Amino acid sequence: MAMKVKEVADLVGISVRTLHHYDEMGLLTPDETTESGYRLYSQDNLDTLQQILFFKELGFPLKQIKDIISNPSFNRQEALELHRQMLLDKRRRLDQMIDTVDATIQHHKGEITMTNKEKFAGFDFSQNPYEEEARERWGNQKVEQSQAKLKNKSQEEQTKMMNEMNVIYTRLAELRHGSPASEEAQAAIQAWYDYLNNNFSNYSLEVFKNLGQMYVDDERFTKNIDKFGEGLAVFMRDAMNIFANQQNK
Amino acid sequence: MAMKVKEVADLVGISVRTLHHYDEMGLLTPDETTESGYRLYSQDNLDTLQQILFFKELGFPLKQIKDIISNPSFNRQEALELHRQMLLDKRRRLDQMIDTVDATIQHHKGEITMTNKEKFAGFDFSQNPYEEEARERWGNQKVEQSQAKLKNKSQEEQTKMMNEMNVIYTRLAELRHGSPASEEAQAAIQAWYDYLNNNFSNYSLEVFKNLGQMYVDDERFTKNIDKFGEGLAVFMRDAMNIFANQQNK
DNA sequence: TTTAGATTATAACGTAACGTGAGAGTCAAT
DNA sequence: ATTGACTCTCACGTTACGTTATAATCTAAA
Repeated sequence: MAMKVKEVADLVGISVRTLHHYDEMGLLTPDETTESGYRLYSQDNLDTLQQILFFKELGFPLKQIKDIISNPSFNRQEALELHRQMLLDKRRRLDQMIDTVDATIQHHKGEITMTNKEKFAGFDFSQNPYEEEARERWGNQKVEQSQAKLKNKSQEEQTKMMNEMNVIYTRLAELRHGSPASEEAQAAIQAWYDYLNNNFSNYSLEVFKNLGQMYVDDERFTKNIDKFGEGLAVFMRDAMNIFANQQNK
Repeated sequence: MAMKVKEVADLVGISVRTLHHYDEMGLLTPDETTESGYRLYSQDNLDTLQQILFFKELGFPLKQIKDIISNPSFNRQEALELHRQMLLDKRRRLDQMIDTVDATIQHHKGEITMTNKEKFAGFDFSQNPYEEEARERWGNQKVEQSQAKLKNKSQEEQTKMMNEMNVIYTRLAELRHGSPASEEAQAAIQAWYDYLNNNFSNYSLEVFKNLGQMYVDDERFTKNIDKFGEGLAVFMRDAMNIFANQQNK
């Protein structure tokens, strides 16, 4: 059932170069390769490709797609439902554009009047109109949202989580005078990443990196984190940064 | 009623840079500029911009859009109708994609089976799915089509056209030992361009250039043209090439 | 009337997602 | 054994802007 590049390309209607490109950038690496170096795509690879193409159709940049689908908490079913939503959205916009064309045709014949604003209804050239919808699900969730989620948990769960958190913070505080790139530090940061994804289930690598920066930029974070040790926030940001970049390769 | 860049940008939802870019490449040059160099867009400019955005939405490359709308025979009304067609087409494809998502969701739940081909129904990543439809209208019409059009005309019209044609060919033959870039040659080629657009009403600059190349590549042309003077085909190709490039700037 | 803030200009380098060869190795069929 | 269709890896080209950087212009408030 393993397929070679051109077979896949022909099946889905993209170019061989595109598959090469996706492989290069680590977005879609074939499960197997022959000993002569030929790429062999599995059924699973095909399913992933389908997901990628849905995201692409909706205008997501490849990098972001990679982040989303490589996130440990990524859920295919959930993604498909959202794709559905967004495609319906897109159709609504398309309908609007069709209305705009119709109106413009009439306007052109002098049958109706039209404001300039109306002439551009339906167009949407923000780089990605669905970004916001997607953000809510996969990206950039901010402090408030995470805290809100925290509040939804039972008291019992909360203390359990706080304990886990404290363990990781303490471990990181011990290491904070060493290098943030060291194996121990990276292992601890890995634990931190897993912890976040397990409990909030929404952290892509990109968001994780931003989060690290926030630890330094946002006083509320810095203060709380540095309770475990002076300079921990900065150390964590650096370690998280390194971690995210490592994983990205 | 003249608007400055940011006003236009905000109105239609694109960036200022985009307008700059369109100006740079000659796709949309503002009707006026203040003495300090500020761009001032007229109502007409806005309408053109709307057309441009329709083409863009449908995936046309900017260069081609430029060719299409700068063609002397370009007809706004006709373009709008075609836009409508293509947007409806696009919606059909979108509906198909929505079906595909729905099916995939069910498939994922194990409720139905699905072939790989079905999983990619509705996607269309050919650089421009509407190219063909548009070609028929504005681009790349080939010899046969032009000749077919010729046959649709009355006998009277045909002889009239042949006469015009002969005048231009004869003039060009006189000039063919000089430079194809000379003022006289370019004036004659201009006449040729106008002649074609008046009688066949479908020659963009790009097509015009290709047509010139065809005069040399296709024996049927070369022979007929060179009846007016040895080497005329090559001379015309060069002159047409220069003409198209001049106009493009 | 100066002065800050918003907007404009040009210039020029950066980026994303491939396209397009070039040169060389693989593979199945004649 | 040879062709023709694929495959691989560079590596540079392209499109449609994004993104500074630097300098002028304009507008309203102090």
